[in-house]
This record gives sequence, C-alpha cells and structure tokens, in this order.
Amino acid sequence: MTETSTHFKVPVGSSEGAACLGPDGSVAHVTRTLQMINGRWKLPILFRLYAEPSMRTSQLKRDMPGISQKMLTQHLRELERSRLIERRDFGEQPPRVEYKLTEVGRALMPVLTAAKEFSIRHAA
Amino acid sequence: MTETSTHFKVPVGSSEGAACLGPDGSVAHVTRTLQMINGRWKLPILFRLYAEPSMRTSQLKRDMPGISQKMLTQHLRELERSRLIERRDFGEQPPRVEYKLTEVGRALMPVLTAAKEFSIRHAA
DNA sequence: CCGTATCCCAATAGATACTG
DNA sequence: CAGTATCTATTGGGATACGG
Repeated sequence: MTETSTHFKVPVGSSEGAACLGPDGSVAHVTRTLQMINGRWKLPILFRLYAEPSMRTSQLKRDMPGISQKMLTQHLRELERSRLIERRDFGEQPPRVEYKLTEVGRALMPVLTAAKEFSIRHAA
Repeated sequence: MTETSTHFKVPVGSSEGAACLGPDGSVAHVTRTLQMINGRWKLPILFRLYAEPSMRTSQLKRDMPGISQKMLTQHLRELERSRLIERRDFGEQPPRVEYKLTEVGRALMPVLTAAKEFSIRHAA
C-alpha cells in the first residue's frame, strides 16, 4: 500500500445526506479535487512543475529542502495516479527520470489561483 | 489546544524556496485557504450553512449522520476562528446556538465551485 | 440542548538504511 | 540518480462519558 488517503474521504456512505448538498452533489466533488493536492509537498511540487516545462527528480529534491526521498517519490506517484503529472523514464544509466504537468495538471491551476486570491483578500 | 492543524503547513521556514514559487508566493496562500477547509466535516458544514440562512447545532448534527458531538463542535470552532462562520448564542435555557456563514464564508464558495468543476471535468 | 474531557486507533510524515 | 523498505513519531478522528 503506497497510497496516501488522508481523512478527506467523502462522509460515510454514498447516498448519505452529508455527501450531497450545496448546489448539488458538491461535497464529494470538491473533496475529490482536494484529495489530489492533499499532502505536505504536493503544492510545492505542482508549482515547480508549473514554472518549469519539466524537471528531474533530483532537481525537485534540491529545490525542496527538507523533503525526503521517500516523500518525494510517494507524492510524485500519487500526483501521477491523479493524472496531474506525467513521469518519463529515459532508461539511461545513470537513471534519468523527468516529470511534467499534464493538461489536467494545468487545468487545476485556476483552482489554485482562486484559492490563493481568496487567501490574499479574506484571510486574517 | 483545540486546534486541528493537519499536515497542511507551509513547507519549512519562511523564506524557503519551497514556499514561494508559481506566479509568486502561491504555495503559502493556497495552503492557508486549504487549511480552512481541511477537516473531515468542514465542507459538509459549510455547504449546509450555504444552503440555509442559519442553523442550530442540533440541526447540523442531525443532518450529518456519523458526526460526533466532539467533531461537530471542534470543526465549528475552527471554522469560526477562520472567520468562515459566525456563532450566535441566544443565551436561553435550554441552550440555543445558531451558526451562519460570514461574508468571508460566502466569498469562499467560488473557490469550492471551481474545485468542483475541476473534479467533474477532469477527474477519472 | 450544547459543549468539554478522555482514551484509542488509523493514517501520515519524517529519518534512516539499502538496492539497481 | 532514482527508488524501496522499515521504523518511529505525531496527529486527526471516532467513541464514550460527563457537565452546565
């Protein structure tokens, strides 16, 4: 099990009243998006890949002082599973692996920007 | 300590390279917003208060089967501290307390909607 | 009705060591 | 260089009991 699930699961069952309120079935959808970026280093990774066309594993690691190999790989895998980033293994020796944002990953940026704007304007 | 902080803290120090990438100092800001809604029952609560002008504690509890008194109160406190909701104690006997979204809370909705739209369009 | 206090468990993240 | 495997520490969430 290399999955990081957090507590951001949809409240209980499927047709729980809890999961389907707001405009419509909002909670579950919002939760799904938040899941994707929930993790200590997900945003730092995403923003880096947003700024650069692509980055090697070691570049990412150097850019984020404090992250461990384990957490880096783990979060990269999760972001990959979420289809936000793409992994490319060049099959060279020594190993060369690069990551880049997918179209989906780029489509997420407006959401993050909205969250950022909100923080700037309304946060204490 | 009644604070629920989760791991969504900004990566390490203050002027860490990690915290300030993207368009500008995005990570920290986005993180701050995500903090506010990070918690098992935060979204369910917010969406309920979005649908209703105000709700009593017991109403919220009834509407969210599975939530415990403890978690309800805890999350309500945190949302209050984040200025997303307002608490009103009528000082009656038996107790009567009502919660409602603040203006800030309403301002958050577009962000949640953006996240929801993203999920609908791009999630597997 | 509304809130607090405990105890417990599950899930994450960090540190460290090891492999191709 | 890139990734895996362990072990540990922390913490958020659930259950339960109690109090104003």
